[in-house]
Amino acid sequence: MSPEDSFPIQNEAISLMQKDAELAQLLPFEELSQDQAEDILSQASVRRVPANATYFNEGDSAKNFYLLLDGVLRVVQVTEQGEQVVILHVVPGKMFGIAKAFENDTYHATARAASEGVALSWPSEVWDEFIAKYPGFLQATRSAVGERVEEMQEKIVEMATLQVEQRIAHAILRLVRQTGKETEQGIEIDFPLTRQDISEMTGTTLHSVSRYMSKWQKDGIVNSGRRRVVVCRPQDLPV
Amino acid sequence: MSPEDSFPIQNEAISLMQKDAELAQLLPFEELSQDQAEDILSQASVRRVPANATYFNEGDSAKNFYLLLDGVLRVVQVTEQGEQVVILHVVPGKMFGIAKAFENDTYHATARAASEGVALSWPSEVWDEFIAKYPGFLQATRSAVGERVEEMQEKIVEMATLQVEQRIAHAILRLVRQTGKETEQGIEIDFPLTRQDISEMTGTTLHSVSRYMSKWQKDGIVNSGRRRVVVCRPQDLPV
DNA sequence: TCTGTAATTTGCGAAATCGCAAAGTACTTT
DNA sequence: AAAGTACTTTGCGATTTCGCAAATTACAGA
Repeated sequence: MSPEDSFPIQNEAISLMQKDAELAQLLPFEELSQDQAEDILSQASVRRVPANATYFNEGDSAKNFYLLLDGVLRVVQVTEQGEQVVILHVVPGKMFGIAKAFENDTYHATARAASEGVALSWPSEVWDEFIAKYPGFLQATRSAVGERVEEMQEKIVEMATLQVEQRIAHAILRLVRQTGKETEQGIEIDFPLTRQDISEMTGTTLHSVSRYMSKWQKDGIVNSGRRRVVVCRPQDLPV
Repeated sequence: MSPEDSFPIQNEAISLMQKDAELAQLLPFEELSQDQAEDILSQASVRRVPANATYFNEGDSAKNFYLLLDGVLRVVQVTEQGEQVVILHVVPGKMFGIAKAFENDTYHATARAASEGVALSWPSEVWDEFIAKYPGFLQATRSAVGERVEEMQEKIVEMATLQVEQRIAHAILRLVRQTGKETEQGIEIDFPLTRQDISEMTGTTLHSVSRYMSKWQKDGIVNSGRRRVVVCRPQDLPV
């Protein structure tokens, strides 16, 4: 984290959180008193990251853990050959960079902003303090880990059993569930997403993604454009 | 768990643990006093599971968590089409069935014995008690979760970027690392393992596994037989 | 408006992998 | 010893998917 893009918590973050009552529900702070919430927030910094920049990189010392307030980010790994693989996406209200929950002292993947993002961050040293002081925090970290394991498990099963077309469909449907916004034409995935991005989520090539999406476009199942995916008839995507 | 194959901890388990000093190092009990270890052990049951039987099934109420003492087990998921997918293997010294660490009240995968196994089990209710009383326990659970996430992440990257031949090689090498025993011919994977099993680990067919392993056999890289895999020259397996 | 860049589409041949079928082999049970 | 079962091997055609190339389109910046 470079010093110039991280600040002690200010009105900005508090207003961001108050702005969205629904978001506040998702925070690990839900079962806390006003005082406790203020204690936790007082130790947080706000971090704003432009699209395609990283919150941290694989191998970095795990100095902080984060809570995403706005934007979407990808957790990615890069192979020795330089191929990117998207492990999962993080949406607002979710914690990330929680190396402490894995007894790690470095991050084991890179967190890259898919769209401009805002996150709260805490120094990893307060992790154990929060666990000890706030029972809801332990529970929140467990849930975060559990969701993550669940999602990775699903992904392994999909990659092991489905063909490319179905894997692409599943990946799109997952993003629809996680970030979908209603529009007149259908449900739109709420951040810029290229064919290449989708191929990195599904272990295929951008060409194959394009071929299948063109077919779905013809069939009126999706309505996608440059860096944009709208799903009109989710139920008609293949299994 | 059926009542007839689970017993309060007896000399059997204690002797099993004392028998193998190395194993004792791996236990989450390492930093405990004799008294504390006895407290923990006194609440455990011993469970013996024959090869191909399950410790628990996906969807079961998560009544217990486990520590594997002997044998190897597979964590598997079954698709709607009945295809088995092996998520990972558990070897002696590792905890499993730790739904509590994910804030789940049911198991989200099936644990099936690859070879006859012995495990300690505790009722899930004591999880939080152990966490509170024994700091080393929290650390051990974090490490267990961290290793698991790490392994799943690796698997996702492999499935996304490698061809079938390389995926098979990686799967075999991982088992060699986890369970390999030195023999005169090379390193043997220490439990019965069929071509079908390997295909369920790598998202391919038993036929493809057989074809590649036959090739490696011809090249003297492996020496495998019925339900048996010995790797002679691990460094010559493809990437 | 023009120009350059990034993203997408599409065609076509090559390669990888599967699916089916059949035969061979090792182990178990009777 | 014989029979049965589970596991493995192998061949071959069908299918999926890739890789490369080229053309097209959308958007951003000058």
